[in-house]
Amino acid sequence: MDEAPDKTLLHLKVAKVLRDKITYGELAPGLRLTERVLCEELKVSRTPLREALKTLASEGLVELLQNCGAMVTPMTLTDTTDTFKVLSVLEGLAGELACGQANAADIASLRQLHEQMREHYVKGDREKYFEVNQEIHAQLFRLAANPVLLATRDKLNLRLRRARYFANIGQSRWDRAMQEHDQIMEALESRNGKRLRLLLEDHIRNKCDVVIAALLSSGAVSAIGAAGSASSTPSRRTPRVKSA
Amino acid sequence: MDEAPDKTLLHLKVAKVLRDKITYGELAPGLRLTERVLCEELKVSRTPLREALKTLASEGLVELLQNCGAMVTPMTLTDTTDTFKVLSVLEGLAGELACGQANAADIASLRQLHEQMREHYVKGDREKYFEVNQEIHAQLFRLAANPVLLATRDKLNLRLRRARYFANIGQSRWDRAMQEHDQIMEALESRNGKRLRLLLEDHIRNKCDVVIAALLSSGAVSAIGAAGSASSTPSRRTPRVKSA
DNA sequence: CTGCTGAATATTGCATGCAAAACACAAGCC
DNA sequence: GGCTTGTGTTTTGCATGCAATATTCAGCAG
Repeated sequence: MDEAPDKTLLHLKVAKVLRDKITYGELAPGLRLTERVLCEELKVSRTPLREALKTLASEGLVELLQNCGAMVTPMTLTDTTDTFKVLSVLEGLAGELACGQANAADIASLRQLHEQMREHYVKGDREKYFEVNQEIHAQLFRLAANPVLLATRDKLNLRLRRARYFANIGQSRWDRAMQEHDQIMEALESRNGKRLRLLLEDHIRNKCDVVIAALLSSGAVSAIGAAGSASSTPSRRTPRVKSA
Repeated sequence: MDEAPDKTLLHLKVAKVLRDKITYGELAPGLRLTERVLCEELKVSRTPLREALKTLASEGLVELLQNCGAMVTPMTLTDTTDTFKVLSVLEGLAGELACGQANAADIASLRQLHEQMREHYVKGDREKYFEVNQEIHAQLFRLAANPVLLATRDKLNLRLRRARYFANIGQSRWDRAMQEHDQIMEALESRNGKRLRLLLEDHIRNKCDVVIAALLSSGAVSAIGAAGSASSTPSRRTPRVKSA
């Protein structure tokens, strides 16, 4: 009897699908999106698709042009570094707040995750390491107990997912990242908020450098107009943005 | 012939109107919004109104409930302080970046604004002071030359506009704020990024305290369910948020 | 009198239709 | 030959219609 016929709102599902497609490069940066095509591809009407596009636009994954439809936001170096800069101070704030808010159990739980991550590191399991790593950072933000901070971070992280997907970490950086995480845990356990903040800011800054280097070497980032490489969209001439 | 018949998109106009109505209290915090009523009031169809509501939701001014319409986000103390905390680190980052990016002319221009603000302060012109003050902070963010940072700040500021509107500054705080701005200018002119960052963070933190105090004394903030005080919306029983 | 059940109402979510604006291409003018 | 201009087509923006869901309120049992 319980055949829960997909309760989730349609425009949310559409948004999720498009988000993933953009993150994983199925919809190339700079590609122009036409409602009609996407409607046929996703088998939905224009109304929910439109709402989904608005959502993605507010997340910075697509850009809406007046009367000209949408475009997948190009992945530029400056945008990536800019985003990381903001993220780093958010991460720092989260750490400082978490230091003041967390109780012993919270910290112990985080330490557990940390050791778990170290095991994956020793074994060389990049995927699991990455997963637990993300979890640790997420937990830190949760401990900060500041919904606004969390929401802000989530939004920025959405924009960085694409860049992170292209950038696979190298071994030397990996060693260093693990060391940094050791220091981070120590600072948290000794309740040194100021130090934790600085450590986290540096940690994110370093991550930024790594991602940027990876993007550069992979050649995945090329300013604008990298359209036409994917999907069935005809990708006509690059639209001119009217100055008026 | 040039009777420019309002080129702006309808849903943007609607969003602006609703934003202002919420900011200035015409739509009370916690009030439930029904599409039908707003449509009739604003003389627009449901489609653009719907899009406008989505925009406002992404800005945090309204909350969308599954199949239950929208609600003006209540103005809580915790939400305000949370937002200010995030804003303070953003200001700090903006200051630090501006220190590195600005040229002499930029700083001179800012100094000019600063002196202008001081005049308003001496004369006791709160309104003009506030205006120039806002301008200075905005300029600082512009000098930081980080669009992501700017966008993030704008979004947070939108949420705080309401609280700021209710909170009118007192004289003693005013004196101190002016002193802080003196120090801020000095740090910028001496290109002391680290110091500027700390100064700005403190400055915003202090502003937060003032706003919170004002909110408390004015009684404008009362957790949730302050509906029925304005507008023609019938404001029926407070909607129950389904836990599922 | 209080709490619960159930039908009627109202409101949201989605699909579709229509007009206006933008785009693409081709013909004409300088 | 290059540029402008006119026209046909596409695409967006908005209005409306219909089905599904939530809400409201009356009736009923305890």
